[in-house]
Amino acid sequence: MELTQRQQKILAAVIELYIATGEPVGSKSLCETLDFNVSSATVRNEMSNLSEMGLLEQPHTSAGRIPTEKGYRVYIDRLMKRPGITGDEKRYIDSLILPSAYDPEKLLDGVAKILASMTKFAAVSTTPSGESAVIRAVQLVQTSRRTAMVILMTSAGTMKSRVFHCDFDITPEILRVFFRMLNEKLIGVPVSSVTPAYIQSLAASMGDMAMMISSALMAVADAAQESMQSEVCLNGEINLLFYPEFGQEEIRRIMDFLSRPADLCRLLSKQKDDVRVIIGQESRRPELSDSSVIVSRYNVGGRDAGAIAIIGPMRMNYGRIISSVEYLSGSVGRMLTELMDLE
Amino acid sequence: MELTQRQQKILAAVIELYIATGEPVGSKSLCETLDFNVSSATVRNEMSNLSEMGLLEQPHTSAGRIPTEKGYRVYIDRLMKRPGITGDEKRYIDSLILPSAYDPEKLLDGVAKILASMTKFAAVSTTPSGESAVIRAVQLVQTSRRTAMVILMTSAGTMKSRVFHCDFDITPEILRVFFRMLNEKLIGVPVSSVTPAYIQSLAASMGDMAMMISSALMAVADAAQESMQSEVCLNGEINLLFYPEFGQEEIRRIMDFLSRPADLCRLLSKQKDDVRVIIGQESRRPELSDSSVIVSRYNVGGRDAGAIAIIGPMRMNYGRIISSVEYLSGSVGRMLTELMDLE
DNA sequence: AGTTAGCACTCTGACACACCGAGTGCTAAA
DNA sequence: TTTAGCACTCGGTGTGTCAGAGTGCTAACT
Repeated sequence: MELTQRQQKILAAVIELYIATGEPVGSKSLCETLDFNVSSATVRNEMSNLSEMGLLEQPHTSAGRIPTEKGYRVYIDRLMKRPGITGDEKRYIDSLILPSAYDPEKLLDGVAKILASMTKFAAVSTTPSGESAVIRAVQLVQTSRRTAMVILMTSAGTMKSRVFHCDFDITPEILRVFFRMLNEKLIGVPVSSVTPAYIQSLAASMGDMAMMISSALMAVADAAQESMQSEVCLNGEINLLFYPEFGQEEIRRIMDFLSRPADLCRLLSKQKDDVRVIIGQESRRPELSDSSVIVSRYNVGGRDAGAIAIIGPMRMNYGRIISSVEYLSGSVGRMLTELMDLE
Repeated sequence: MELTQRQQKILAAVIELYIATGEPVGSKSLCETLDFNVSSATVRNEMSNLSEMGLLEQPHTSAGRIPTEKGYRVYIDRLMKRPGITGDEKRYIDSLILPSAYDPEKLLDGVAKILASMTKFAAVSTTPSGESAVIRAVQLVQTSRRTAMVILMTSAGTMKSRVFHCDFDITPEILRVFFRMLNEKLIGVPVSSVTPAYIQSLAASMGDMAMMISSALMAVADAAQESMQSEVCLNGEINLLFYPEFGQEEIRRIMDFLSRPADLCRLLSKQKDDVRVIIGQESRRPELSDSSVIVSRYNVGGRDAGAIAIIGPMRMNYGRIISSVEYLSGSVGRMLTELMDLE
């Protein structure tokens, strides 16, 4: 697809004006914003050409033009200028993240909050997947006469706990034995291999001890399973209620989609690039056919770990939002790497 | 306010018909549902009386009647029949709660989910306040060469953790010393008294050890503060989008209110009774002037601990919902009591 | 005195209709 | 190739009409 210099300028101007006002852009009003002097008729001809190329469309015959998905795509890929994020903004963002930088889940939840309040869209983040993590430590704490808590720490920096119940009174000695046993058998083991089957075989290898410790082992398996799943943090869904382009019906569909962590996670995990924009139907999700998603994967210790994203109407200031998402993505990665001492 | 037998029946019938259909109730259609034979004119007269008493109102002059807040109040307090929850329902609910009954936060979050899906309204729950809890155990786990995690367990059954960083390499011996010290000084101490000031004085009493351990102590203080706050779990906000009585504007106001945990928590903590219905303006919250809240406090170990609630349009099936909330509230209390071994 | 039938009145919501204005596409001239 | 001019299209708004549902009131009835 060939676009003359002028066509590029006009396409960009239409999109930027439409993003700013939300109204279909007519030839006359566009003329005034252009930095070269042509008549509205000329602009009309060019707009007509752009329509034929599928970059612009008209909501109805005698209305101004609005960008198509393809139009946005061209704009984002080739025409848009991306304002870098300022030092002040960076400092502001950092000051907001820092307080929650002591735990992966809290951190990602905080990031989603910040992103939502900065962009006024809905924000999503996923915690690092613990799939490839190994068990770093197992702790035991007695919580009552016959119950105790097992705490599992992984190399992904997560900590999961489970309470388990015994049929006998737990003494410090028993707990010590349990502790030694669990640590001996489990430290360094990948969480992904701590399956019920694995626990079975472990129990079998313990002889008569197995009976006593079985509930603790089950608790460990449970915690290990949980530590593998990446958590999805959602924030700022309310923001979407304020965009007139979303009617009752769209809002419901989007909200419904957002409330399904599995689908959300799938959408974000498919992405490979550093920061990607998914416009409308490109997501192949009917619920998002009126929305755009800006997603960025982040790395921890040099490896792909999770994603942060925003979801909003197609009509958004892509340049600004992309910069924010990109910067936050980098920050998250750095902070998590530091938190886990992997640098 | 005196209500004749017939007025009571008519008021109840109007409210029940309105709840069922959502349409203002006219005299003629009401006549057909009444179990005694009177003409529509008679019903009209009685409805007129009920309007004068402020129990019914008309959206406009020539429309049917809808209940006022006062009308709902009278209905709920004196006229409504409350269907008990069936054994099947109980079993169903229990089977859903059980899987998350190992941790207070998970449990309450699960309860909110269940309540939202059962009632199709927005559901809120608060975790037990840890204000009066004492420290039950402190654990330390090394997470990297110079960082470790402190885990605080309280008598309220919660577990909070913080990572802290030292300026020196952490050895198992140092960790052991820290561990003995922290447990010696902190077990049995109320979390509410673990303030920065308290930590200061504790550090002072430790002499030259204080320097080394100070970051660990700060982490403990942090975790203690966090364990005091009760978490607010929110679920099913999306459900509210499906009630035609909520327009864009109302939805926004309600969602905005729901997104402020502090306000939400305040609303729920003011309640004293077992289960209470707050109709519209009774909440003294403009955001909720079109909604009803059904809230029930729950007890743990015989003491008031937290609340669960639903928020929906005024037009709801109060009897059914109250029963559900009441049952869940009891279940939560029982499970938490058991979880914390306080029975 | 309470109840009922009848009737005039009120108000909403749906529909049709006309009109305005913004914007277009086309044509012919520059 | 660009521009001015013009006829045309279409959505949105405002007005008028009409049917339907429901009321309040009055007078008759039990």
